[in-house]
Amino acid sequence: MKKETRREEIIRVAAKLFKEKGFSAVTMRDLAAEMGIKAASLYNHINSKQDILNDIIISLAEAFTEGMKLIQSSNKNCIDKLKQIIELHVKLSSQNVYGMASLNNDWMHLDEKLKYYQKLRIDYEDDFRSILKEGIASGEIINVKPDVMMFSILTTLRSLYIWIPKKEELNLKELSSTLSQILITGINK
Amino acid sequence: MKKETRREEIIRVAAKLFKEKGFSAVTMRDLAAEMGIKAASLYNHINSKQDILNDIIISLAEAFTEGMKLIQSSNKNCIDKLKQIIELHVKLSSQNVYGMASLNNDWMHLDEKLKYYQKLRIDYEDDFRSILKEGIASGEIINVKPDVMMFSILTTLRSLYIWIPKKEELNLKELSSTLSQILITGINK
DNA sequence: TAAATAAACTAACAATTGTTAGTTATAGGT
DNA sequence: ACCTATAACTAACAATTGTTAGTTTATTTA
Repeated sequence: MKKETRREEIIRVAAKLFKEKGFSAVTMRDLAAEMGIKAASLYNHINSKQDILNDIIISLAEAFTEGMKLIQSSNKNCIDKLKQIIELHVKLSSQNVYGMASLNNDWMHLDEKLKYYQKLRIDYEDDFRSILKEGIASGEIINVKPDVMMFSILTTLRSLYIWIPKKEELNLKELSSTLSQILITGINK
Repeated sequence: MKKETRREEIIRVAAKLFKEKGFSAVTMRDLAAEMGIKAASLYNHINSKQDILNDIIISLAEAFTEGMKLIQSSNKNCIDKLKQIIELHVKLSSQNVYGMASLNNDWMHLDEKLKYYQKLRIDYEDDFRSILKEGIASGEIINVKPDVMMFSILTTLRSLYIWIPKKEELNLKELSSTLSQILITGINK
């Protein structure tokens, strides 16, 4: 892996602060202090505070979209697709715990990228719902409102970032399969 | 029901704004504008912005604590206790959609009340975990890590506020039972 | 109607915000 | 040793922040 640029380092540290206090409560002086420099120096590397948020959120949202497209095009059955979605969330959340906090809590502070983000999210949820509906149609999944099922599963997965860092000794494979058991067995007929 | 005081009205409107943009991003001028008055006038009714947040969060947190204590002292079996917890979350979340957003996202901006809030939350989670462990011991519930189960159920319930307002025609009884089916049947042996 | 209370107002404050301009120090390649 | 690019610095800005002081208006009570 290539070395992290200064810009990437700033964005990484910013995401950490954003997770703790939220985008709006973190000042450029906070961020600079955490980097050991002065606030003005940040602007040698980034264009604006807003840009940092855009970068954090959009790159993650695109990673989720990409993952979903891959899962969708796989010829697995519905339950296996759900398991893959769970793995996707566990993987991306554990790789970027801090970014996930911004994605969940600070997306409304996007500006130019807001519309684009919202489209990605809606498309993701549509794809998710489609998988559930297929599963209901084929009899793999119990026939309860797909919206409620999606909500239940997706909010659990979206909140993984809160919880992953608390389990230091966490085995990600094991977490995925435990989650699959809990989330899916309740769905599986 | 007695008429809402001006103070209560301010807090209700504040919670709505806090849900949309988060505590830190909402200014007292925003809040005043939403109330149709000037920012300074707010201070005839409230002591500080901080106080508003304290009020919103602590009253809700105490309602959850109270609910949990009631459930705990009931002599129901474990599955029934879980169903009651689900009903508690559906009830409080639907009664106070906006407050739930602050509870979830802005608790870290509490000041004097922060420690107290954290104690309430930890106690609540401990009680929740105890119920699951009882259920495992008595064979009502599958024997997987209670922490993961609790996380999965609790994050779903804690996120209800995001989702409830989207379903206008929502029947709360029906939602509770659908959620029970989804969340519990996966746990029930 | 007079007095008292509640709730709004204007004006201003000190602190903090994101950001810019202009300058200096550091380090690597020639 | 010199040059160049990188990355830090100081100083300052205009705007916005929560909040206070003092005053006026509106409503209720006696």
